[in-house]
Amino acid sequence: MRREQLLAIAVERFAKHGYHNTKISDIVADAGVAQGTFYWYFKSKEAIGLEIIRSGRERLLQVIAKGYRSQSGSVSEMVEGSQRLLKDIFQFADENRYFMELLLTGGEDESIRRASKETRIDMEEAFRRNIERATELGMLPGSMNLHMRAALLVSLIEGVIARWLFGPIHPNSDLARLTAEELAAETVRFEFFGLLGI
Amino acid sequence: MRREQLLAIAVERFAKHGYHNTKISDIVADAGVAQGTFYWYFKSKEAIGLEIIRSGRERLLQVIAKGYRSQSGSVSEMVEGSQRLLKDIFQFADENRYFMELLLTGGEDESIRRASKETRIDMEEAFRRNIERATELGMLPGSMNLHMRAALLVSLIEGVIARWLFGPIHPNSDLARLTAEELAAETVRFEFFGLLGI
Amino acid sequence: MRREQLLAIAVERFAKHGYHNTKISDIVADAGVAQGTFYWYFKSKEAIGLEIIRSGRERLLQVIAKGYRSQSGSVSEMVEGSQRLLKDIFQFADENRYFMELLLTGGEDESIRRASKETRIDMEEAFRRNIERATELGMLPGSMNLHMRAALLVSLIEGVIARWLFGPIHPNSDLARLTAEELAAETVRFEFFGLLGI
Amino acid sequence: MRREQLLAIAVERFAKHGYHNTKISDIVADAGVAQGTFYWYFKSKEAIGLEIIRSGRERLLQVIAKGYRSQSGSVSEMVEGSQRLLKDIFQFADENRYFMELLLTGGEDESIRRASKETRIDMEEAFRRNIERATELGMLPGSMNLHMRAALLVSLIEGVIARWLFGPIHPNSDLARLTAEELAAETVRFEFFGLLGI
DNA sequence: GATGAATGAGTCTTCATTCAT
DNA sequence: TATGAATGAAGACTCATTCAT
Repeated sequence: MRREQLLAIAVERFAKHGYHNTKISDIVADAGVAQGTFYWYFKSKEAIGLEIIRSGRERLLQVIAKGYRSQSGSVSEMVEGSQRLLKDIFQFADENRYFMELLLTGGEDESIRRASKETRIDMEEAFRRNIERATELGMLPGSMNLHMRAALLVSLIEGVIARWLFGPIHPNSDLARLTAEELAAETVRFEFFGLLGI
Repeated sequence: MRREQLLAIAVERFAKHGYHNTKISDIVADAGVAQGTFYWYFKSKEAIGLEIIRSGRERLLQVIAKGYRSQSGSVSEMVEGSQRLLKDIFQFADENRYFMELLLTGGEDESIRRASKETRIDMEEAFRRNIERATELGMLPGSMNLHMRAALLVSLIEGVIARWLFGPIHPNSDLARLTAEELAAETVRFEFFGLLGI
Repeated sequence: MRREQLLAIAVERFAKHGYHNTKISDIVADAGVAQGTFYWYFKSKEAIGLEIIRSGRERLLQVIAKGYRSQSGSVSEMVEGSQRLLKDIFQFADENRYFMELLLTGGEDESIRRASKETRIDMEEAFRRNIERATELGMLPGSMNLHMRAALLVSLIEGVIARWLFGPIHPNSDLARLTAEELAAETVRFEFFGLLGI
Repeated sequence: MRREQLLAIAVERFAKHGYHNTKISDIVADAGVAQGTFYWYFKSKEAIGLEIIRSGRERLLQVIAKGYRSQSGSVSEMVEGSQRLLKDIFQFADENRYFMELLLTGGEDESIRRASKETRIDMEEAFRRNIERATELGMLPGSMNLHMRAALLVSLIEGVIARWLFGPIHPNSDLARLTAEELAAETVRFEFFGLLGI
């Protein structure tokens, strides 16, 4: 309970103000407990940071795992499947925006930077396998290299999430007002057909 | 001279170790000057950070400005034009990798965070105008909203640069070994045709 | 306790060596605590300076308030009353010599300078009201302006305290050896009758 | 020329902002010369401070010396003489207000503090001799001790100057608007006759 | 006489962490 | 479990002074 409370406060502050700009004294003040109490639940500031990444990573990878392609299908089935997966990811990001912000923009502390990086590599790897499977099933052309495709796709996803949830975003843009579902639709369209697509 | 030297050392350290993990004493030690010398050239640590962003922003926007679409043309001309622009941007990123890293992943200090954000918004805006022009000229379909397109495109560019120059990147990926030109070709292909494209 | 200890050490050092010549490290070394401990009790060096003035001011004004003239009386009663008041003030000054020195000669920091000034204005104002009352009661002639009288009187008091407790004083003078009572007697004589007086 | 300019700027800044709050860089900036130039004219910051006190002291003591009592006379002659002397001192103070402020309230640096103190002791000693002479000539009663009288008199003078030229002063007071002559008249009246006097 | 870049010791302040209660 | 006083290493910034030109 208390532990979860501290975690929640910490992610939010880390995301909003950055790791170094967040003092343990801020966290405990928000939680209404004494400074020492923090150290009953966490070994150190670094530890709480890693804990945040670790627990978020697990949940994020679970969401992605659920969307894995297993069987062949038509193009429209593939598009639908992708759209469902992206919607789930965007929903997860929305519900865990502070974790997501930390994951995508954080990493002031070396070990947290590393943990974030690993999580993002895992995510990219999951998408690579997904694309690989689809290519093997003949649903995607084999002309582009897999890593490149995965990198481009994850760039798209990460960039869209970042702009959707915590900028940078052009003031006139209505991107931030889209639902997860709408965002997924637009993203998937671009993913499969590019700027020239339908 | 001295000033440029300090700037160069600072960007590199800010990018490699982060803003907060970089001490003024590190910078001056690298430069072989006394601590006070730093303050002869810069008002504060924050000031040198902002200066780095400011000067990089100018040069980056210049590169983008050069690639502006002005006249109508065939699809392949458009693709070629985009490829040239991306290549220029990637080359700039390669030659200014520390600035780029700071721009894309940095921002521990509030004011630097803000300055980075503004620069990235400017970049997105530049691309939006470019897409807008191409749409008006009938070179791109008008079915997707402009801001969304620009966001997706810049996500692609930023994500690719980040993976190309400073990870996160899958260990088996050969992305990091591509030239700016090759990277531009792959990216442009995805940009216009998506995963299903040629 | 700790707080009071730090305050006591600080006043003494501020008075003896000046505000700027007193380092926080001096204060904590005297108190036998770590540097950080100082900042547990006080926000900053300036804050402890203001606190010293603030608390001394309250006590000083209380002493003066006690000596307020309320009823009419003979000249000798008035002289006696004045003498009692001055004795109290001198005793207070003696017991709070470091505060007094800071009040009368200190003020290197702008905000402390201002706080000291205000306290001294308050003191002068208190005396002005006292003289005003005595004039209304017909105990003092109305020929001299009130502010001038108060200024002269407080000049006398401040100057005498400064010389009595912390010089400048002529080496042959025995002023420093007088008791608060004797000093009050001499001062009051001058106050009422001047150099030509009895 | 340049030397005098630097001295004038230094005195003003020392008086207005305090010794420690005045940086050499402030002084040279005001004078429009380079930092190094200062050190061509003065050995150090302390040196210019001492120089200021030294030169002011000489001129101040000269003014006082001119007012020395030499011959016997009536009470009104004595009052007139005193008034002339005070007027001269007040005029000097007015023309040298920054020096005066430094002399009366300054002294953050140990050696400057000492030099100021000595000057003020000299001033007091001069007045003591003056009173002593008047007492010997039978112009003043012998009932009060000399040092005390001198201390009280100089307290009056210093306090009045301080309030006249640079506060602390009650906002409603018109003391600051008096001329040197008027101020001398009021002060002398109090000096000789006290609050009860004519 | 004058410049201004360079120096570096000195100081305030911060903040993660510890520990007796 | 919880407290909060205490710690002390670390780091940004200041500024009088020097010196080559």
